[in-house]
Amino acid sequence: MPTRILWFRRDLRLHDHPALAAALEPGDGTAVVPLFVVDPRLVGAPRMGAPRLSYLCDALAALDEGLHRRGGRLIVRSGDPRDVVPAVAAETGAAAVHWSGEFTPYGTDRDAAVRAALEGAGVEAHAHPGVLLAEPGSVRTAPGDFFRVFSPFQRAWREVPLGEVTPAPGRVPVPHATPGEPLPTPASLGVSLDADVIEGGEPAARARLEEFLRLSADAYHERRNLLSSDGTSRLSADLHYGCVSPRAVYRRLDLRQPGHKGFASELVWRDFYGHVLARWPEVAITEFNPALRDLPWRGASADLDAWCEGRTGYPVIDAAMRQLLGIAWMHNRARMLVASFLCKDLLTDWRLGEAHFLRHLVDGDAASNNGGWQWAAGTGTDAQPYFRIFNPVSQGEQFDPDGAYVRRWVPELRRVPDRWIHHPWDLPDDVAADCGVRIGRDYPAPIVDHAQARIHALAFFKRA
DNA sequence: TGAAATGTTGGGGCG
DNA sequence: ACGCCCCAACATTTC
Repeated sequence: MPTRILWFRRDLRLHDHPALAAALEPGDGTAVVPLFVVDPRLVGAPRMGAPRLSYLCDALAALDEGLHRRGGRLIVRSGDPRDVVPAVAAETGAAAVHWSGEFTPYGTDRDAAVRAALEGAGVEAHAHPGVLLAEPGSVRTAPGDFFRVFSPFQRAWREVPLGEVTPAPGRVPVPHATPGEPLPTPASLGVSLDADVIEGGEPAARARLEEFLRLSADAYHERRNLLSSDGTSRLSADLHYGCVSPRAVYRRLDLRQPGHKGFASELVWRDFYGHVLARWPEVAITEFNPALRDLPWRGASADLDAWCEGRTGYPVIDAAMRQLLGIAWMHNRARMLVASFLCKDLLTDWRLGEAHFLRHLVDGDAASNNGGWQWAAGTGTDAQPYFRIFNPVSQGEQFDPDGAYVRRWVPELRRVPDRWIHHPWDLPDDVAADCGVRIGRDYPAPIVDHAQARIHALAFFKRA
């Protein structure tokens, strides 16, 4: 009986899984070893955080349960995949290892090394699509390079065939008792969770997709920017860990509906930044735009600490940063606002914000996170121009008009009337006394004056 | 997926 | 009736 390994990584699902389907070909006679490798270099990385590990543990448990119902189980091993994957192949006599292609710098290097080790031992290695809608490299300009601008990328993206969604396999038979470790838990991985993180795993992800389609997708284009409403999909972590396939999401959309179309466009952004990181892996470390590589960004500072902890004195910024710590997720509009504030108002290195996000977000994704930060900093592909600077007061008034978002996450401002909720420093003394907010005592004074900061930022970038 | 500064227009108040 | 001013509303330019 031929044996193959399905090496799970960021594709922790059973449905619409091209690599799994390929490993199970041609059908009944094939046994598959479903393997997950707990890689200490990823788990222990400074940019890894408890929220993502919590989601990962949920997802592995759910995957194991799904496999169990299909006659198999998930084999968990700890160690460097370069050693572990070939070792499991040797133990099980596997003829081939299948996985879903990865495109981050670390993942690309790791996969090349694993492939070399396997092939050196006479084991086939096969990478399959499934992490993105369009594989990196499948969307190109007429001359054949990758796109640097989103709109033409999206136009060309539409021409790439997606294929149809495939069902989960009925059975995934494991060949024989393959030794594995217990499923990891946050505790076993050495982290403790402070945030209230969503439940991870394929069933939870699929339930969230259904809820989004039922409740929010139709009005997505109108409500996705409202900070306090459930207008977004909340599928970011599910997509990051592959608990739902992007294709299975995309195929459920009715692109004639403006809401669905708007959401589809966000999935294309995800593909865009995947392409960018695959083509220019250096963006993970340095600015995409070479002309902006030597800006004198500020490093660690008391201002950075205030930003991280949500006490900048700007209500919408503080609400967003506290939302991040509270539920390990932040509204996308809020991400843009706080990123603009860190880069433009505080002139702080975008890499510090990027790292903070990766550590605290349940959906922290190397490609999308980096793309978003370089966009905000104005250093990336298709980035916003340096003079585009968000005003935290007017953005707050625009996207949190009744202050519900601020009041949810900055409870000390709960009693501030709508009129001042986004600029409480203007509270008249008598009103301030009424609602129990004395600036500098109950809520911080703004750490910078936005109008001044804006002028500084313009000068900062103009010099470059 | 900006915001502020500057320019233009047109209605209304008023002498 | 007319000219003048003010200014809100909108458009354009600039960063």
